[in-house]
Amino acid sequence: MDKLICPKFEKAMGLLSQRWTGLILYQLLSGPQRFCTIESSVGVSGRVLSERLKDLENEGIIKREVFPETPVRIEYSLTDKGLALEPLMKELEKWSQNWLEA
Amino acid sequence: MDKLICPKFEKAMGLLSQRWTGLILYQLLSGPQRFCTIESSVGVSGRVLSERLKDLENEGIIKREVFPETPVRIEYSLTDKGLALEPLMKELEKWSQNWLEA
DNA sequence: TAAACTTACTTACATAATGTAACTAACTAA
DNA sequence: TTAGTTAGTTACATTATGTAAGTAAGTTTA
Repeated sequence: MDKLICPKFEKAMGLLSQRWTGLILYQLLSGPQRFCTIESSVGVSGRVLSERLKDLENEGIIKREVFPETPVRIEYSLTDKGLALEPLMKELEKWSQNWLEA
Repeated sequence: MDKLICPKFEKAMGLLSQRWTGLILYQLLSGPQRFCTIESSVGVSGRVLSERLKDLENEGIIKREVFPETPVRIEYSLTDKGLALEPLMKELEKWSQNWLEA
């Protein structure tokens, strides 16, 4: 009777169910951003943000680029795989506007 | 510089970011179901399932109905608010099919 | 020259969330 | 009377997260 749910779907939901991951990806939809920007706009601690960014990079959903300026600039951005989440995010925007109160 | 994200969107993402919540709702898209069915198909423990169902009921996303049969049957089903998540779930299905490996 | 500043982290520790397994309530069947 | 059912709850161990301080590499300031 177990496991009727598609493993790929389960994995996808598992990714988004990690606390902060969804908001981090949503934030990156508006363009490449650096660590401290994500940290303050999303409201996630550096400790967890660091963990999430590594996971997302390992999943191929975001990429990390180093610009050796002064001080060093490191930008995180969505890969094609990450950008492909946009329609889903738009649906969540719609749902939240239609069904949630402020 | 903080908090550029819409509070409604944040709340919606907060709901789906609770572990198991997304899968529970996805499972209920296929129709009303009882506690033990959700428990085994989703793979969540009774302890957490109980907690999630209460939260979702409080949010008006699911409803709980008691049928005084023998033994008692209790069914959980989506409200209109819950059903409205279907397009989002379809997008996640698509994404997972297109971008994830088994 | 040394103290202070910047970003991008990491570490240590406390608290909160989840997993596991046993237990309860209400009722029926054997 | 004993056992079985569903729908939970409880106690306790483990894991995840929050908080705050610390680190590394480099630059600017005093």
